Amino acid sequence: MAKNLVIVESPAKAKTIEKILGKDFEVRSCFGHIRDLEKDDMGIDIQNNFKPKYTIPEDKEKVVKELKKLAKETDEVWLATDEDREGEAISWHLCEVLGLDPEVTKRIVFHEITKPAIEKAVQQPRLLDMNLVNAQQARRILDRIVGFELSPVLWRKMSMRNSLSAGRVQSVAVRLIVEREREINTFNAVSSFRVEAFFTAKDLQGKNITFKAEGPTRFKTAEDAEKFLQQCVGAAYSVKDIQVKPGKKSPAAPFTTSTLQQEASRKLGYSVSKTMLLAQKLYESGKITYMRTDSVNLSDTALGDIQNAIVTNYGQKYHQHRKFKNKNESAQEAHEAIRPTYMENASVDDSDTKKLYELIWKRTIASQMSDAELEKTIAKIDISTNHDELTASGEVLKFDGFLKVYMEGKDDEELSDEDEDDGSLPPLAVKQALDLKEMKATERFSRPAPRYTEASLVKKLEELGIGRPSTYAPTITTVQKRGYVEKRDKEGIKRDFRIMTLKADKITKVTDTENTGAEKSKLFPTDLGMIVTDFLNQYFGSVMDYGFTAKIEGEFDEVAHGKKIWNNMLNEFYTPFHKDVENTLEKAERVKGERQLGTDAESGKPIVARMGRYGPMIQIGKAEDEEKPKFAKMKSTQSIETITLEEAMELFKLPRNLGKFEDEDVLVNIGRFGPYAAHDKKFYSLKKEMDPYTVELDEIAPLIVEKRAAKDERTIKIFEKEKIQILKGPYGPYIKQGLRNYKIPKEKIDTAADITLEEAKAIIEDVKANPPKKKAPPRKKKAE
DNA sequence: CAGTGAGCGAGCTTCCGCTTGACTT
Repeated sequence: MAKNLVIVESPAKAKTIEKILGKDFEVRSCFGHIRDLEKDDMGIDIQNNFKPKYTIPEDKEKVVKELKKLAKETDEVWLATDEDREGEAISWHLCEVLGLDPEVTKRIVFHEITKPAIEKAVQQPRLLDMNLVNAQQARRILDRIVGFELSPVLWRKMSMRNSLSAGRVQSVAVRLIVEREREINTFNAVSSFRVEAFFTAKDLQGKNITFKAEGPTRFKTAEDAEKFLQQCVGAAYSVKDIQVKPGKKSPAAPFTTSTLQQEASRKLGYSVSKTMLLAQKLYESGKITYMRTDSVNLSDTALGDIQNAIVTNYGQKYHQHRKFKNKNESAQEAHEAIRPTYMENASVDDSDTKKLYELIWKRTIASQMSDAELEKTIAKIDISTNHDELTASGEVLKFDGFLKVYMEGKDDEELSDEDEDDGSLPPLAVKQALDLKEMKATERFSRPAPRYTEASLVKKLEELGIGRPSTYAPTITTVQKRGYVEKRDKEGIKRDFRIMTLKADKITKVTDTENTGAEKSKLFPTDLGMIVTDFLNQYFGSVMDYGFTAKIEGEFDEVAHGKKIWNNMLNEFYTPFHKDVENTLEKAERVKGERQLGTDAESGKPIVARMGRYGPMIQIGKAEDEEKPKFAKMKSTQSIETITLEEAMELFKLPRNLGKFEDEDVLVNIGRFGPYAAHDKKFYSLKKEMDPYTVELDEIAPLIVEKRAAKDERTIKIFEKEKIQILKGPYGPYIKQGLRNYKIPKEKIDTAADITLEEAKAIIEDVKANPPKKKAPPRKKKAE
């Protein structure tokens, strides 16, 4: 046994460090936090000054046991968890659990995993910083209180289903999406006319080329735009003035978790969870540095490495040393920026991770490369018939610099229709006469802010200081899993726009159509998300405030710096918060999310859109009416807030009876799992392209035949009377009786077709007597 | 996997942040 035990958080890190430290040191990982608050009674003794009650989660018992054993056997334990609030707390929990004295136990930190950095760290151990630990405890306890007091309020006050949740991070994430959706719904597009003139002039080779010049202003009406074109009839054009300005572009900082997620989304179309999964693979195989970081810092060794790679690949003049600063210098910088471990590897062999790795490599290289140098030319063009002038601008790249390797992508949010690339202009001289090919006034509409993508939501959350690199991806998953938010596409709608063209002194007018409002893989709030957000906003405005996290982070910092006592800080938060909880439980009405749509023309009964137990629906008539109300489930793309009376009435065309197939009626409807056809007491899901409102009988019949065939295909054997089936599943053959499945013992898997009734019964009895061990998380205490 | 939508009440759910490994009914 080695004399020293070093504990770090990540096992991949442990391996590398052990090699560096040599045989006197054994390096182990604790896999993140090893203790958490108990679930019962929130795990907090609020009366007793918020005293936390910690427990070791089941899936950490093994690690803790192992570390305890090793700690006993070694002379000295070194705590080398990350240098941030959470890392400090992990070290403290290790002290508590391993029986180490925090007054003497050595605490070390390193910012890069290199021999000199680690050896230096070992020479400069410090002690635990209890202020920092207390700041973490305050953070943990506050989050538990918010989550475990707000969620039950929702269970009581929402008339929809259960397992709703609320929390400091997730509820604000949903709020962002809800508010963006409403902005879009209430947005009024305003049109204006943009004038573009196309001229020809000779280039250096004497060839005629066409370039574009912008009109003096955007015209608010078609009349104004036409008047302008009218004034240009018979005009002569000449260059009035030329300005040449140098410009430059600089590369973006190397990747953090959030910028990596954004770029992988923009350039590779990856979801944030896919990006993180692939990054994890690259990290574990030693290809990149740690992937959960908010630091843009690069270590000195990395900087040398990058410089080498740039000089070798592109030459000295492409290198420029840069130091990037983090925006919020509150410094939870436990790690470096995300970069390749070895810059000499410009790619990896693995096909899954190849694209992501190359993106990281390019971004890292570019971040230490020279600026791109531009030359921007602006030419003003005189119109002989009026006082206005046109502007032509062109941009020429003089030196490509970092653009040789990498250009950061843009979100829709940052794009505008003026954003088209400036091309190059032909050489022009002042007073030079120009030939007008044509001039166009095109109608353009203002656009609302675009819906969030997963990645642009992460960007926004990061700007607000909400969430951490390790939680961005899980948060996005949670709000979708809870049914507050959906990721989907939206079809655009056709819109007419007008174009007026001046050509050969004649004006012509045409109307064209464009597609507008189409979205791909965007986040939409559900009705549930909107209703829950409105409720939380109404009763818990302070927690839902976009500045809430920033405010309490400031207080956590004060605790960390010893300027505030953590219990007092929590008490200041809790007293008014808990009052709001009690007040809401007592006074708030149960929320139904009802919206009146009008009255039914036939019966005169009221029509409402509202949340039912199973989701949004339309109801005609009231529950207390003599005749039962009629119900129709809304489509997943519709929303209570925006559905029209016409759209609502359309829904009552289901269920449709399509007629008889094999003497039985075929009914089409939409159920819990989407559109289906029912026939002879069996159900058949409609194919994606089938519309339940228009689908015909002859499209359904093959569906029925197909499903029967698939079932025969899966069946190996049936014992009719006992209701025992031997079936083929994705993991091989298994036995099914009633609704339960039973695993076939290994030795019989290959001869599953030969299993007799007696053998099958024996297997079932055996499995029932020795139920397979359940894995730790789904520990349901359901009585069988 | 399924066709529901009243009201009651049992029994259940839930947070954020740190880390990976499960291994199929």
